[in-house]
Amino acid sequence: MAINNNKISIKDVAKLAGVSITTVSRVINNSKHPVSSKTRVEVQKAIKELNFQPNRLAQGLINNKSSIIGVIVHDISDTYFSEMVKGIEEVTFENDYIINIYNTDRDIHKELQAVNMLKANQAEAIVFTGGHLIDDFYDQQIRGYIKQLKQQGCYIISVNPYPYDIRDIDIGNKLATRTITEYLFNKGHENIAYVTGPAISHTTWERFSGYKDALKNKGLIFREEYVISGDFTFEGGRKAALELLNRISDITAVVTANDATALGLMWELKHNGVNIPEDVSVVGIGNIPETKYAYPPLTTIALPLFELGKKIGNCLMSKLLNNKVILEDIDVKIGLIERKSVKNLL
Amino acid sequence: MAINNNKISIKDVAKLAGVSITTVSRVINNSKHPVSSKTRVEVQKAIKELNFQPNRLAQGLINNKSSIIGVIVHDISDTYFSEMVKGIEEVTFENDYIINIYNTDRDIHKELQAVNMLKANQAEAIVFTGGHLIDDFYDQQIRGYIKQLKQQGCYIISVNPYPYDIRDIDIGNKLATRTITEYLFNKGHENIAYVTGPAISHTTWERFSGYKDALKNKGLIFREEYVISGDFTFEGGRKAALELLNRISDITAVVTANDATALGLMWELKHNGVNIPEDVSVVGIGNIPETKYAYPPLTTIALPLFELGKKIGNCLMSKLLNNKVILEDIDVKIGLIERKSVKNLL
DNA sequence: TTGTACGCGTTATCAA
DNA sequence: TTGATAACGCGTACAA
Repeated sequence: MAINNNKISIKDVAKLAGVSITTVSRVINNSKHPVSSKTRVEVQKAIKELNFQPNRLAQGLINNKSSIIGVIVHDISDTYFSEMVKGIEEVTFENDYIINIYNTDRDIHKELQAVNMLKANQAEAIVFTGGHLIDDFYDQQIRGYIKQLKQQGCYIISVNPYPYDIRDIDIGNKLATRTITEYLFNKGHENIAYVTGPAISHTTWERFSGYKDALKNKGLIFREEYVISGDFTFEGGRKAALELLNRISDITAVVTANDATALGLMWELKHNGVNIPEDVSVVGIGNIPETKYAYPPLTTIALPLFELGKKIGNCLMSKLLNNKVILEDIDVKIGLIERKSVKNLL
Repeated sequence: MAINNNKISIKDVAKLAGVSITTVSRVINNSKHPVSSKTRVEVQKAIKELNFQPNRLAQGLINNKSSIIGVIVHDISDTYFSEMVKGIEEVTFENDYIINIYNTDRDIHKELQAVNMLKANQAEAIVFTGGHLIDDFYDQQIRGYIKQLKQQGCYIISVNPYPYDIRDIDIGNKLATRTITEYLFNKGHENIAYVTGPAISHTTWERFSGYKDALKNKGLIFREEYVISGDFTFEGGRKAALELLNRISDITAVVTANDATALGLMWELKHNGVNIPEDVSVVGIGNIPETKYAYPPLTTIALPLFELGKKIGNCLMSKLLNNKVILEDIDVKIGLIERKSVKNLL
């Protein structure tokens, strides 16, 4: 019979088993402190009968562990993020951690408030899956938070560039765009347009610079008029396509900042009568599942999102469980996925 | 100066402000208990200086509120779920609640364990976004959990059929498939195949029965050989397409259990030289974003996922914040989205 | 208007 | 081998 009429606590178990709460605590936690097998059995019986589970809030309070891992994503509907989240969840789940998701839409205030909540909730770790946001106010605020968070013992990991003193995983943004641009060179393309991401995202600029680097290395001049702005979304890709229509005569290929953009671009282009890759070649970054089944299937750079998520999870657990920081383990291998959206000009 | 060298507690604030922790607590919680404006200012100054935030674990322990809302999804990479999650998060975030996600892949053990963790973590509410799983063991276990959870004061909401004594939102599965099937009748189709979802999901059978009902009402006989099994995924749709190829001569249209299936089906069909809708018509359920840009754009039933998510969020907040159960508010309006994947036979 | 003391459910320290 | 008791950080009845 429960003392409290709704929640079963350690007291109820102790009472039922006829022992002290200390003893109950010992069997719960498999303590090294000896407990006679007879009492142990007695306690276990009581636990089973009452369906008792220790209140993790209380455990967290005394152990200074919340079991909360904050995961900040820019857009959970973008497979880029959901695949990563899936990977993280898969491993943290095994270790009884709580994944606390925040969907920020790259809004600096929401992102900031999310971090603030995570701080109040004593998050043991935070993962910034979407990279840094470029904004002075954000920058200043986030620095303060990170300092306080670290002081609290919170472990912070970021994917994509995050220019603070935290564990930052280089997902190879720059390399990705450079690689795919060079691939286009090898297929004989030289007049290559680029569709960017949103200006507020640091990732946007990293990827953009990879494209420019490739141009430079090849001795080609960078043309401002070949740059069209996007926002990492399918809709953004469509809009970019409309702008591209005017310049289609000069351009033979277009590199997009991410797959969603490429998909939207191709869709709108097609609906305007331009054929891919016959009239213009298109490539993306990410290799999200949809790219495989696009029309035509998209040539892109594979970013192993799900695996990355798992690696982040492992990295988190290693730190949180054993206080060991894994550094070498996270090495993101990007790869070129050659499909049907590029025409060979040679 | 902090007493504890890493975490700032209410004690630190009290000390700095030269008052008792009670007073600090009062200003934090905007208590009705009077506090002189002078001390209030003093305390606020100290709070600001120390960047103090109350530890929500401790608050939760004493208030018996964890601020945790568990959200169980079958596949976070399926837009069907991520859109809903986005909606839920948007409203719960405003009220300082924590969204705790579990991705179960419809695995009964994972689903069960997720519920178990949520129980230990004193979740204030749980949302089953993916509907009931059909399995005797699962069924028996989940009933026990639900009972205990309710005893703990946990509020439970389910989307799609959930045959337990909890708040269940009828998303109109049966109506959806019936409606779309009748739409096909109106376009002159009578030999209509059906691609199911995974057998373990209750949703699968609800949707299936809508198709059968439509047939019955129309006076058409149900043919077992027109049924192909799928699993709610793109890949499952592709496999179904392969099976469909043999029977394509008799069939003029196919209803699929969800959009992902329809998309996969169309893709594979196309790659096997069958044109949609010229050779066969295809329809889906869900109206996930991708359907709009498929080739051809998919005719489907709109399930307002994001809005549903927000409604669930509001429902949750109403109950958790004011202990009011909103019943009428959640009324999911499905709608036929007519696009290009159906041929008019009349 | 302010502060003391207790309790939330748990674990750790110490004594028995 | 077992059990009081303090402590984690906070809110609140009660006292002052």
